[in-house]
Amino acid sequence: MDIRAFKSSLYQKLSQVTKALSNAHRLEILDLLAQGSFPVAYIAKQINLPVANASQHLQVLKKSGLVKTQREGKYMYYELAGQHVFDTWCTLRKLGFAQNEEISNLLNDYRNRRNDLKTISSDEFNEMMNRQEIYVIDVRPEEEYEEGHIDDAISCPQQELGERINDLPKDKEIVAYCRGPLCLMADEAVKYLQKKGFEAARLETGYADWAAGKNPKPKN
Amino acid sequence: MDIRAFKSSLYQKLSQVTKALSNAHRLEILDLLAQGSFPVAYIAKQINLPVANASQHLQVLKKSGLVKTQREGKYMYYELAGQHVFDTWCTLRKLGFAQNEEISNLLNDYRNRRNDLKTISSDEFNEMMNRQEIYVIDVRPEEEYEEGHIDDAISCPQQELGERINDLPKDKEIVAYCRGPLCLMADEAVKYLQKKGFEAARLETGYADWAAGKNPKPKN
DNA sequence: TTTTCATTCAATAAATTTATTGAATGTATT
DNA sequence: AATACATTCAATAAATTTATTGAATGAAAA
Repeated sequence: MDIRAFKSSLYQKLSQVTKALSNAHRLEILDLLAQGSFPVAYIAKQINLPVANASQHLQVLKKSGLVKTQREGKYMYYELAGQHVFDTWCTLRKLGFAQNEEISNLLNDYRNRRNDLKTISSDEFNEMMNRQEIYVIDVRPEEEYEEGHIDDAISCPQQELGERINDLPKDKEIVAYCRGPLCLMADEAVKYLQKKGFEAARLETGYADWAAGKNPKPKN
Repeated sequence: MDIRAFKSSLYQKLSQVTKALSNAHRLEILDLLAQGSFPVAYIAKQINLPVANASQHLQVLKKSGLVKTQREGKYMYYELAGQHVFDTWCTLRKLGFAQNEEISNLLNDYRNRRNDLKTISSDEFNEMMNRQEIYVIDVRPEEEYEEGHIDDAISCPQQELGERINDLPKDKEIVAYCRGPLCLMADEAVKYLQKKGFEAARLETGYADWAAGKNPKPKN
């Protein structure tokens, strides 16, 4: 094989990985798997895709080595292949935000058009946590809370917020968090809580980023 | 617009960037543009593609904001849109190496099948440079050398090594470098020099990485 | 002004990716 | 053993991406 053909084959192989990252649904899957390990049906439901279709996308991700699987009974759990996959996803997410102003604009518009949602940075959050000034709620679906959550946070899925509203304190600021920067559940929750007269704010960072900072060495 | 549709559109926008990264030729173009700013015809020649085809790929990269252009007379110069694009490319390259063992294996096979090519790390290199123990040659095409090169390196394109061999010292170790980890020009050069009785080694890192380390703040 | 050259555009064919559907497989439960 | 359920497979249609070709554009040189 001549050098030119050899070089081409190297880039070809590299592109097998980038191709796996080139689909919107698959990016959304990766973003979801940053929350933990889930069966196909759950993933399909969350990203709003027929199960067969989701399964195919998951297999593309698996073939490229970005996710791995673990069978438990009749369920097949998919998870990120490692910390480096999450890191890559973060890099791409950041790149996307930088390149495509539309993305940041869409998000900002969305957030500002609603009430001015107070946002709390990680640092502020940690301090407030230490001083026990805040009541932290995890507004993601319970399945994700169970996969891992911020210490001392209470599970309070956005969907069920109405039913649980009586459990929440009126004398403490409530801080809600969700999956991450592309997730709007915390925004919706804060908006709702504010309307109901609670003092509420959104944690700037989502669970995935919090966990990545918290656990410098991944388990796998 | 409901939340679901809004979320989908966010990932859709993100995937516009990752789609631009999902083609082998475009990855090769980015890797080349990490060396500097070049006109379409040069890029096309280096990656062995018809000019019209290269132009189209370049436009895809431009539309996604990964590269930018500058016209000079009848030439259109393409360059990376910024340091962050190079950083992303490095991340993806690293991911590719990690995910796809084949890539590292192919490269290692290629290098080992030839003579054992001595490789020098960046740190060793800097020390040897300070002590003036080595003669550094840049074996990339001259156009790339002119776009920027390691201090004190002499341009000595791999293609022309045969003609220039009498200019090279026999009493000093010769260290060759090229574009980066996916480039084989330094390997070829070292192999050739060793055959001709020179003491030669390959710099582990290529120009792009050296420049990235050297210039913490990019110009643009 | 005409010619030359680099690049882009436009149209089409070829190749690849994605979505859809229903059947097949594998595991647990009855 | 039969049934239920989660997932995967397989086939096909639809959509998108890529390659190819030759013409069009834009800038410099003759």
